[in-house]
Amino acid sequence: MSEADRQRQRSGLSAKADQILRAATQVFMDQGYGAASMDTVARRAGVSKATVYAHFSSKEQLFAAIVRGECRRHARAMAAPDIAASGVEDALYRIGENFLHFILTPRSLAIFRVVIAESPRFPELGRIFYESGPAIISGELSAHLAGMARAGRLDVDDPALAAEQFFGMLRGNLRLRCLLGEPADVSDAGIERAVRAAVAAFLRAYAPTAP
Amino acid sequence: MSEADRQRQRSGLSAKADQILRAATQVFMDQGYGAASMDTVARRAGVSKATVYAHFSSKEQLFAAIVRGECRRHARAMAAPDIAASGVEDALYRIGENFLHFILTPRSLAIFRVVIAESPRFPELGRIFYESGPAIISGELSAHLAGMARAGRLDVDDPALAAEQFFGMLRGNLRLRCLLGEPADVSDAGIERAVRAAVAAFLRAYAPTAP
DNA sequence: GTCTATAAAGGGATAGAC
DNA sequence: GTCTATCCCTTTATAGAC
Repeated sequence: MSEADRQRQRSGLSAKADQILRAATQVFMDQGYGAASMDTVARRAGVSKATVYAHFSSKEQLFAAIVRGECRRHARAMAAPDIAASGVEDALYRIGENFLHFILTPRSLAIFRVVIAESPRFPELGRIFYESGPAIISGELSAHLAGMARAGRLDVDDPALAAEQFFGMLRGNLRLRCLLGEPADVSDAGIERAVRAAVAAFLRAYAPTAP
Repeated sequence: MSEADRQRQRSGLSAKADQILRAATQVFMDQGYGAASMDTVARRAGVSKATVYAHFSSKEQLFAAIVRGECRRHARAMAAPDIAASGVEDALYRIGENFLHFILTPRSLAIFRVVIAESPRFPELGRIFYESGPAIISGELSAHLAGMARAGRLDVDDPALAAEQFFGMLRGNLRLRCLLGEPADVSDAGIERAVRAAVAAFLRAYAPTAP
């Protein structure tokens, strides 16, 4: 049994439903909810439209399944790298690099775009997205910062806010430029540079003052 | 002649075209490009669909006119507050408050959402948006930071990057939460708190080291 | 479950009268 | 310039055969 099969079973989908879902994900990410048609999805999946409707009762339901699937990916990718034994700077560096690499992926950008676009009409999906991505990662860093503060290795009195500041500094306008098609340096070197700068600024801002 | 008339003439639109454009702006911001129909625009503007097409040759052209108009608003709103004679902290504080208040406006959020959503299909509009908003404000702060660095009042060696970090810290997840319909404190007090925290962190990060 | 064929509705765009 | 009425196409969704 292949890894793909195991993953499919975990999500409780038949092979056909999974095949449709994969194709639909491509189409919706590529064209957006409004421009994507069920005809295109069916063609891309190599089945008829009736078969699509046999597995997903409507375009809205299909879209919801897609977003939920991508959110599970997010939640897995956001699982914190192992930083327990690391120093403060090293931990921030690894978290930052992980974060930037992930959010600047074409796939991440695509799901971000479509969730932002449709969240007024699908409020539940906006919530799911936030909870399975930004909330997790901010919460984890927040907890980590709190621990460091207790250990006297950082001078942070509002860990949740400091965590958001850190990720905000990391992002800068990078993700926005990618979303808008503006030139942006998202090479490994460019990302590393942004991470170094953010970590350095964060540490200067929150390093403990000498006693 | 009213202020609205003068503004209209400046943009080179007839009264009718302006009336249509206003209604269309509401509709497109409210429903997004795909879900908005020319029928709805016409009804909302109180004219027939043929009249809409007499002024805007297609739905795409109408959308482009809307985005361009909103971008002009952005460019005006982003005109830096007068901070020439201010101290560093006070200047950052005023810039930050201005920025957060503006980007968290329902209108700003709506145009942001629709531009992000449609920028793959309207690349030019993505560029216009970026140039008339984020690029202007980041550029202005960058220049300001460079001046402060030259004057020895800040220790910044990459002003453009520092400017993006500042705005990133300000934003945190606030705009994202608003876009996704998650609860967020966007009251004056909430914004003031975010601004204070960002300014304080930024100054700790970039205050000149004692000589 | 899967296909072909089609129903039913809506939307972009235009013709022609005024 | 503006309106009414309409064309024409696409899209969602389903009926019925296998």
